[in-house]
Amino acid sequence: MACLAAISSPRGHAMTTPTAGSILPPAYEPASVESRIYEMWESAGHFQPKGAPDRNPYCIIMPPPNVTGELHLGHGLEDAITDALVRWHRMQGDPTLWVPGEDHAGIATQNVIEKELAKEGLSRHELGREKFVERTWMWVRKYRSRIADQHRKLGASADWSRNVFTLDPEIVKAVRTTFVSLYKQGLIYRGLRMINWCPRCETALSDLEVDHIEEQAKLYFIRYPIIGEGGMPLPDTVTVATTRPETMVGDTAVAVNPADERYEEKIGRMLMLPIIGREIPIVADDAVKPEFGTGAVKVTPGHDPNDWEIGQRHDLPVIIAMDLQANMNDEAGPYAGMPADEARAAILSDLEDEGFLDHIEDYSHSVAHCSRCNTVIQPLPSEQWWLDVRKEYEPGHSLSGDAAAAVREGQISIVPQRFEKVYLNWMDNIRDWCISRQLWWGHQIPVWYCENRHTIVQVTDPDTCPECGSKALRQDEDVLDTWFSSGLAPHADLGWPDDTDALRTWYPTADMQMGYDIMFFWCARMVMFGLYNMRERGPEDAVPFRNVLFHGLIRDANGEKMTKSRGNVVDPLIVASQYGADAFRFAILTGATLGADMKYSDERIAAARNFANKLWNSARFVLMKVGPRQVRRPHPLDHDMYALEDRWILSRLEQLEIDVDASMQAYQLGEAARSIEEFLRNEFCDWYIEMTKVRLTAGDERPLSVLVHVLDHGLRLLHPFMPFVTEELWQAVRERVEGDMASQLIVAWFPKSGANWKDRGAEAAMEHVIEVNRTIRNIRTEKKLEAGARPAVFLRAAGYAAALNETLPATAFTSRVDGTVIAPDAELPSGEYAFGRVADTEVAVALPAVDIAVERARLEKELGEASAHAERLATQLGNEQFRAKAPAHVISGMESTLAEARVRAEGLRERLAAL
RNA sequence: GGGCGGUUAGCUCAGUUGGUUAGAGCGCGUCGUUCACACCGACGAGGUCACUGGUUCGAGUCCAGUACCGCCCA
Repeated sequence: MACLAAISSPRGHAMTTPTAGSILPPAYEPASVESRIYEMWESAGHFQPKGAPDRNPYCIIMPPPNVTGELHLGHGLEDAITDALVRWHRMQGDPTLWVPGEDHAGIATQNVIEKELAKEGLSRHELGREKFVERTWMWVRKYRSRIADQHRKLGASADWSRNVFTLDPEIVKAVRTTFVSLYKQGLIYRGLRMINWCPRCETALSDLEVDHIEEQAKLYFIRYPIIGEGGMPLPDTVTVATTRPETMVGDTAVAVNPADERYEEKIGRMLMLPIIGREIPIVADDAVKPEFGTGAVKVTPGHDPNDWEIGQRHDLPVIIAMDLQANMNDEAGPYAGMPADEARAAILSDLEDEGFLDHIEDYSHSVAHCSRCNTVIQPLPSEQWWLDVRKEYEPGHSLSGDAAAAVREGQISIVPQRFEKVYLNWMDNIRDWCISRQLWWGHQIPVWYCENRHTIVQVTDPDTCPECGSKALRQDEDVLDTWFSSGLAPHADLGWPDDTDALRTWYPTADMQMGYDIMFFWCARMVMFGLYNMRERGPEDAVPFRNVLFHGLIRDANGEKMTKSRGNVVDPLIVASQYGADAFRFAILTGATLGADMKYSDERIAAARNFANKLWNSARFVLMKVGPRQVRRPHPLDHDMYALEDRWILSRLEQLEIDVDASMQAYQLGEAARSIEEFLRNEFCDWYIEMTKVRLTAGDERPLSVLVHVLDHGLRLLHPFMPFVTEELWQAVRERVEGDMASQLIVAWFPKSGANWKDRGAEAAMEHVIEVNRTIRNIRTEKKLEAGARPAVFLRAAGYAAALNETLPATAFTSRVDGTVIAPDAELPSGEYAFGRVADTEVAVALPAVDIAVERARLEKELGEASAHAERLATQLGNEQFRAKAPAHVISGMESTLAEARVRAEGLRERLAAL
């Protein structure tokens, strides 16, 4: 440590960071590093695209978090995934752009502001639309920067100079241009249809914004009297079954299945609607299931989607008996003004009193709820704006057809692939999309009406009606579904409808990434809109992105979904401040595979923090040993000058680089991160560093260049996953390497194997050495040798004698023994020994005294294992079909393993005989 | 009703063209007078890879079926 303090920068550079290169604290302290490092990257402009012009541009659009609030774990996961990809590409020299953004989130934001207002005893209606919107903007201005800061804390290397808000003027222009174009082509229309109405949010919702929840309910059986010839009710009745008796005030028919013999003769007769006294017909309709209830159902076209359809087919009147807050209205007669559930109780009681209630059964069925506020959805007929996604706007081209084809034909790849089916199944069965919302916050629909009932649909606000010149114009009050604007992100964020440089450079974007739960909301819409708006580019290049990754959801430790109401939400920023952003990112990326849900646990984050600290300390060791020197990287031409363990670790490093590259190419981020950790921990720290200690003490300087080189590459490889700690350490490491080094790790090149160090011999020999050491340590423990004891060890070696000799000092040091390598037939000095065997090496550890029985039992157990293993291999190898069909490397591998297993078994047998 | 996923060590999870004795972290047990690290190290225990059948020289991996759990769509 003292020597470290004396280090000055050999090239006279000013240190970029104060701690690196001087004394590293004994533990990694993320809090003292992260903001400084982030600031360093950002002020150097490294988040803005650069890179070689001959490389493919890499662009990814951030799923814009709702401007309503805070980042949650899902955003944290997204940042971890995207940032890893972005940094990996940037380090490879690709021109790289990550476009961040925030979503105006219509309903969610409006709800938040309304709650704020409610605290002041105000409603939005009292405030008025203009003031309400202005107030929302104030709030948005505050929270947008907050969200960006949260991303920064997680290390997201997004280009903040291009931050996009979905209500920015450029996006408004894109939204309006899209709307007008779709309208002119007849894909957007206004129509009276059955919609999902949320009485709390007071707006229409698309089918996607509705959750169907299975509920225990009742099925009410109600008798409707048949009306006789003279118009008087008869004692004869038809019994209908319903889950919503309160809607009977809006009944305009009773329907039965035409094939249902029970009702054959009653079709066409009239019924008396109880309590209300209205006469309604019995109609026959195939949609009625004879097995439901009594086979006869009441038809309420104003309050049920199926009944609406039946009503259309039979030309039934539509009675709407509820207002927009789900209270009964004047159509409900005596029940007017009551909330639905109150009306239900009152109606049931009246039916009972008057003898119309037949009986009640338990019944479970699924009930539609608003996915945002969980209020029960009211189906209502309503005039709304619709997008016809199936209609052909050009021969052979529809929004949904093209969006399905892009995936089917491979212009867009879905990762993991299994989600393709989900996407296609939805796209192939898609229905018209209700795009209007009765909200104040959002993209107001670019449609105006003049006093002479002309409709004007255009991008810019009109002054006068082009048809009649009227200046009395009124804009449609509704706003568009929030997903209408976010669905344009990949091209709109890059400047569309203008022909911008950004659009030309970055579109189609390379990758897209989101939770699978918003596949339909967002991914599907981006594909439809991208292909439509960018269609002049042709099918290959109109796609919004080439690949789309779906990640899973993060649940709590019990597998429950995290929700505010459950109170089990984990704040990623708190996690990051407790364990470090790197630990959070690493844990969350290695915790599961892409597309799979993940259970959150603090233990995992702590484990990742421990790894960061391990890395920190390995670097601390290397820097301490290197001191103020600058070392030259190991050169492949000098391969033979290096020691066995040097050649081994360099060979292993190269294999790691090959593996990481393959994993990253396949979007196996977790696998890549895990393999780096495994290498650094189990090979670099546990064996290589330990083995260098003796050599360094003895004055052998060869390990220094290897240590620095492997650490340098390890930091580079790990940087996309743990950007902060790797950058902090690298700032110190870069000063110790001769030659050109980037100023910051974030823009240093990513290691790619040149296959210069591949050394199978060294790998095999080191594996053997490691096994010999394990055997020695095992014996130490089993024989309960004292920790401080340094027993004599004799290695009777054949094939690996040279390797064992070369590493003998390291073995002596790391396994704390006095070791000697001897010939296979050499005699041991007299004394007691415990024996072990690794392939053709016999390990003899000198003991104070040996219990022969215990030793025999141990050797017999080992012999049993070895001969069973050998037998398995021999059987396999003796199989002619195996020899004929298995690949050569598998056979030769097994043959050498068999030989080793046999030698081992033979040695153990000799040992036993000697006892 | 249609579809998808999961089931591997006590817990959480890896294991992608089928190939030599199935891995990690956490937890557990024993030990730790060693100069990077106790946010540590060494050693160890712990698995009929849900079940049944099939394909194959060879199956955690492919196919069919069963059970249980979860999700999506209707």
